[in-house]
Amino acid sequence: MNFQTDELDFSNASCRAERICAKCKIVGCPFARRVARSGTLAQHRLTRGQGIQCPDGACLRFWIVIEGYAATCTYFRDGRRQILSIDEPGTAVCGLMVAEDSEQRLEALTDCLVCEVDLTEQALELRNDAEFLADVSRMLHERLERSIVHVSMLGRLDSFERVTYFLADMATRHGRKGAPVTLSMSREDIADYLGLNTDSVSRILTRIRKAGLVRFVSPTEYFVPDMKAVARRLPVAAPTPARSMLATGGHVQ
Amino acid sequence: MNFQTDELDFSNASCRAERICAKCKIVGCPFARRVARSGTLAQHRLTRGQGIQCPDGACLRFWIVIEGYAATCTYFRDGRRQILSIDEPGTAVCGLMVAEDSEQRLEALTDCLVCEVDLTEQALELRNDAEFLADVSRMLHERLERSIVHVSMLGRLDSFERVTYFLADMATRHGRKGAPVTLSMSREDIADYLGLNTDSVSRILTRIRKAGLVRFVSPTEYFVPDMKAVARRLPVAAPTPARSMLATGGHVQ
DNA sequence: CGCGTAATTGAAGATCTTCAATAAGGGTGG
DNA sequence: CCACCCTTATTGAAGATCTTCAATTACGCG
Repeated sequence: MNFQTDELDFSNASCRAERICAKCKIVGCPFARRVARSGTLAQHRLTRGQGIQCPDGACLRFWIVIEGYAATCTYFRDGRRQILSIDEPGTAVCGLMVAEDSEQRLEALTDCLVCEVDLTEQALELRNDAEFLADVSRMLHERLERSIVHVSMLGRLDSFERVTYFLADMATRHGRKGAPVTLSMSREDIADYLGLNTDSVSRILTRIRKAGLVRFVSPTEYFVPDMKAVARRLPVAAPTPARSMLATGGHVQ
Repeated sequence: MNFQTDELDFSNASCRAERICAKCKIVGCPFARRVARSGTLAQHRLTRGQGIQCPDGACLRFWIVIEGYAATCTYFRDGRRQILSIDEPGTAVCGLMVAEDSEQRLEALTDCLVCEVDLTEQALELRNDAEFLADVSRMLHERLERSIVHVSMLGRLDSFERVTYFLADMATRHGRKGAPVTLSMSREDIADYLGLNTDSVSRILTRIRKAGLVRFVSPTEYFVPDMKAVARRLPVAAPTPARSMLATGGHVQ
């Protein structure tokens, strides 16, 4: 009855050390072994704004962000854009996730390097591969949890709360003691992530700054002097650190 | 290269016939076999508004809606509610999904009957069970896809579009030829799903009715005379039918 | 029939967006 | 190094959208 979270985790930590891909050197990449055997692997260098997407039809494809920041997003017919996730280095994106009829893609928020792993050829045998399926489950579960928080934010937080939560979230996920948090995305990207528009984001950032919740060094760098003060402004629990899919610590090159 | 979607599907359809639980008789329940072996199983009868949630700490628990309509929702400290999914009979909800610090639960939109499967005791061995992991992956993937659409709706559709999409979605998922679509939820539930408030939902329903997009027989029953006309009002693809996790067709009492 | 809940509707107010004007950087070429 | 241009960010004012509040109506159930 008294299981630790680790024990319930579907991953098998003891195997991680082996999982180093000859191509990208990410430690703990769940695809490394399969790629070595027979999966197709490609690397994309994307410049800011560039995107990649799955071809039509079913495919079993994954993208791993190696350098830079990327985002998954949907486009509507009339050009409206919604960013679904912000993906930092070490994040694996499941191509399966993409519904067949939606305009959905992985887009570079900054120049970035992305590994593409295509396991379509191995799809049948992977259905019996518990280790692989455990990795996929964990990936999907992590994404689902984040997506659920996103839904709650968009549905029930006002614009001030959304931007405040966003800044706190980025600080928690990407901040380092002593150094300012770097926003690797434009105001438009922030707006498209938060369901607002550029002008509103800008206006709210000034309000947050004037309220003393955040101190900006430049338009893309800031400190959060008092995270508890930020938490008091939010009706939800403060954001928790990302439990990244892959061990980014061992990232080489 | 030319795989059908079915082949990429992680499930193993040929096993389904066996999967009938002695308790609830749902055909194709992926948990039936494990429950028979050693999992804990409970059934909950929930009256409208009642909810169940995971106890504190890690657990591997699933809920399957047998009768009635349920919803997963989050509550904020100040009482705001956001409905994350609307779950019809045959839907499996993953207890894992619940983040530890959020007030999140499964709530009855109508009186309903819910199976609870607790596999915490089997967690360690299930990490090596490919069939189980494939089922979980499929569940998570389906939920993630729906959640992604939800994010896009809340972020980038205005209130008229949201309600219109919602009505079309419910018609596509639960409608039957010739019969009116039944909304098994209150205006407040709809509002909490769409990130609006009760009054707005009501006002917009009147606008949609006056625009001739929907014909109401009662406040909770309606026809969609022309789905294409509805689709023309939306900047996104019309909703697609649910690919339900479990075969609800064979459902006996 | 009467009561309580849920739904509808109008008017006023708050919030967010749109539009337009201005400011701030960042790079390039002289 | 500086002037110039282009992109991005900021800000104000007006307008649209959504919410709040209050009043009214409809519906279900005893």
